[in-house]
This record gives sequence, structure tokens and C-alpha cells, in this order.
Amino acid sequence: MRLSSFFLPTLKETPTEAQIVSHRLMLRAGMIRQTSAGIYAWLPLGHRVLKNIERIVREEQNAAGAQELLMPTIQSADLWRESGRYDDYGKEMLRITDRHDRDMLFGPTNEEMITDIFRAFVKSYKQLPINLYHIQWKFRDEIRPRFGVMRGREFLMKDAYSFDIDSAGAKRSYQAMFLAYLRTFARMGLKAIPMRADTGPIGGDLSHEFIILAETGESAVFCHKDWTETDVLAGAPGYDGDLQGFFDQTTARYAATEEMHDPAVCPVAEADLVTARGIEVGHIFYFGTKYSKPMGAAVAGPDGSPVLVEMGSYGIGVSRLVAAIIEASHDDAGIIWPDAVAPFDVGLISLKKGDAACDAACEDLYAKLSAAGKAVLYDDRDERPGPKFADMDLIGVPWHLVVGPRGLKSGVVELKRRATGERIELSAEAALAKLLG
RNA sequence: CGGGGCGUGGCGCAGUCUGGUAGCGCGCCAGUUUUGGGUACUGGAGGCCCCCGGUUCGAAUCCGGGCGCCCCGACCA
Repeated sequence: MRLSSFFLPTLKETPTEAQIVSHRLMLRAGMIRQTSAGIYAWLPLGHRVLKNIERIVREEQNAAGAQELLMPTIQSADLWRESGRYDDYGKEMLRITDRHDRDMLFGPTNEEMITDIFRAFVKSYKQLPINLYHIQWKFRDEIRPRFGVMRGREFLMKDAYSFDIDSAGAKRSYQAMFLAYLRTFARMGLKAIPMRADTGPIGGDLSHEFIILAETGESAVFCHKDWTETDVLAGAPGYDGDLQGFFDQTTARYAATEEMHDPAVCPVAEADLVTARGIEVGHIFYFGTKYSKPMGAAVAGPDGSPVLVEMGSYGIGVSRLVAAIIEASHDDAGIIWPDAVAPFDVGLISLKKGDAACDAACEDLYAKLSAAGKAVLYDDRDERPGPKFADMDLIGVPWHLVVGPRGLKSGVVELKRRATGERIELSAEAALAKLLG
């Protein structure tokens, strides 16, 4: 992509409404545009990151055996009356009336709808287990949306729903998602800590929140310091392996949100306890027959008699992750994208547009990197070096390849790693080899 | 919903108290200049001053009503 024609409205100054660093940087980097309180348009740069995160989530869900489908954003109130949540959910649910005066709503979650789909088609225990998910926009009419996409009213969520014949199967489904979540967040360069959590309005008796530590996190969290020092996934099994063992071993290490933490009975010595702020990026629930019972989702068991299915649900805040990653990875100059989610792999900076040698070298590098499958943002604008460096730092591209007349005279270009600031001079060929290696 | 604050070119703000030609910085456009970390100068474009009503010869400014947005609290991916 040539920056001269890329829609990237970066800002030099920070809009006043943005209070936390991720929101400020997302606005300054031209990633999002607010359209109403808690509702945002995703501009091209932000959209690229959102899609990358979505892709990782999808790959890991598929690897864990979940199957993707897509349910609508608008739902009928009738389903929610069946589960009893139409009244329970309160004002957070956006209620809509259609032209025939039918009660509709913009889905805040999909337990009812997926249960309805399940019960329509699945009739035998032989078809279980099943885990279905989608990645779809949700709307929750928060009392106070804030912090940009961190707590928007409209947000993109991956929600998965598992169906099992018994609680042993359901727990195994839960543990598979538990592992999938750890893998998902690790791939994004995040250290997410699973914490025992309240089940809230979703209901149920087993639940973990996945929390990443960041100063601007909305809730206080407590965990053993081992969490911050070791790789949770070291020794993790495959999905057909000993999930129970991994789950037991992982959850044995203390970690709890404020609501669940009681200093009086905390098993961790004070010296080993980390007290921090956290951002919730995922939440998993096992809730048994909470929905299958009122909605009559039963299958024939081995003896032919009906058995209510055991369910769980598993959410990841996809749009929130964009902000959460920035909270966890930035500096004074701007965003530092982890490679896996970066909107571009390489930022190619031409220091002097119009200089024949410089233009030729840039075009050549741009063509070769692109041909090799790299996403390259080529800053071919007729600008001075200063703004180019500043913009590339701001939008956080992981590698900066700087090409200028001065270096070309001595046969070198400069390669900079955004995360460390480390810069090396090397030949164009060597730079290509390093970026493609 | 309770408490606090804000609404003036794209962004950041002044002007409002004390009514009288709508301003500054950044950005944008043109030209000159400069050229390895947001160059300097000159010229230019761009504003229903959130909306409606009232007071007044005259309202960004005063009065009434509405709308929108932000921050602090309880709820949530």
C-alpha cells in the first residue's frame, strides 16, 4: 500500500475526549472515528488490525474443534421470553420495534438463538459434542460507555457455545476452550491470566475471566507472581490430550479478580502476591442446563429417553483486544504492534521522493517485499523525513525500512525494529533477506 | 441514573463575566525555501459560533427550553 493514496488520517494533536492511551493512540493513528457515544467506525488502519485479531481467534477456535457459523444481530424478543431473560436483562438490552409492532432486539449475546438452532436439528447424543461459534457485532446499551472501543456499546465479539450429553463432557469442552484462549492470546503477544470469576447474568457455576495486566485496567486483580514470570503454555497438551491435568495444574496457581479475592483467606504469601489492574479480554462459562431446560433443548440418550444438554459459552472481545493490545504495547511515540496483529509487516520510508536513485531503490524493495507476501506500507509522500518517521512510529509498524540518497551512495539502507528502536545499516539485499527470512 | 464539565473552520483552544466587523496555533491548498527525526517565509481556502425560542437597534456572548459529548461512581467481552 502506498501511503500517498492510503486513507490514513493521523492527528498531531490529541482530541480532548480521549483519556486513556489506547484511545488517544487509536484516534491519533487514524484507526477509528466515533459516530455516537460508544459507537465507532473502523477506518482502514484499524480495520486491518481488527481483521488480523479476528483471524487469529478464528484459527484457534477451529483448531480447538469449534465450528463457525453466523447468526444475525437482530433477534426476536420471543426467544428471550422463553429463557426468561427478556425481563432480566434490563435496560442494557437495546429493544426495537419493527413496522408490525413486533418486539425485536439487537443481540447482546446469543445463548437463546444458538439453543434454538441446536434444538431444531440435533436429536441424538451421537451428534455430540458440538461447539458452534460466530464472530458478530453485539450491542449492549452500557450506562456509561468509555475509553473508546475498550467499553463501546457496539463491539465485535467471538462467542462460542458448547453442547454435551453430560457434565463430564461439558467440562472437557470447557477445558478445551480454556486452552484455546491461552493459545489465542499468546499468539497476539499478550499474557492473559485466567481468573476465577463471577458468572454474572449469563449464569452458571464455573467461570474464568481472561485478564491481561495493564495500568489502565478497569478492575483490580490479584495473582501469584509466577504468572508474570513463567510461560503458561509450556507443557500444554494437544486437544486430544490430558486437558483435565493441564487445567488443574494451571488453575492451581492463584489468580482472582477483586470480587473473588479475599485477603483473609488468600493462600499466597504477601511477598509472592502481585496486585495489579487488569483488562478482561475473554470470559468462559459452564452453565449446565440453564438454557437447555427452559428452552427444551434435549437429545435422545443411549437408552432412547430425552436428556437435557449441558452447555457452556465462551466469549472473546475482539474489538476490545485492539485497545487492550495497545495498552499493553506502546511507548511515547505511539503504538508498538506485535508482529501477528500488525496492520502492516514493513514500513518502507523514502527519505527523498523525486530522487532518482531513492525512488528506484524504494520501488524495487516495495515490489520484492510485496511479491514475497509481505504487507508493506510504502511512505512515498512528498514530505520531509520528520513527519514520515513520526507517523511510522505512531502507527506502530514492526519493521521500518528507511531508504535515502545518503545511504544509497554508500550502498546501505537502514532497518529499524519499532519495538526496541534498534537500527542497523545494511545492503538492500541483506535487508530483504532479513525481512523475508 | 446521581455528581462534575464541555459544545466556536479538520484538530487543539481564546473570545462569553462586561452584547457592537469571529480570532490564534496546528493541519489543508499554492509558491519559494529546506532536505536523515514534525524546516522557514509569503499568499490562500475553509465557520448554520450544537439546535429552537425569547430579550435587544444589535446575541458566540444575556434569558428559557432541548440535543449531543466527555469525566467520576454502580453494571459488562
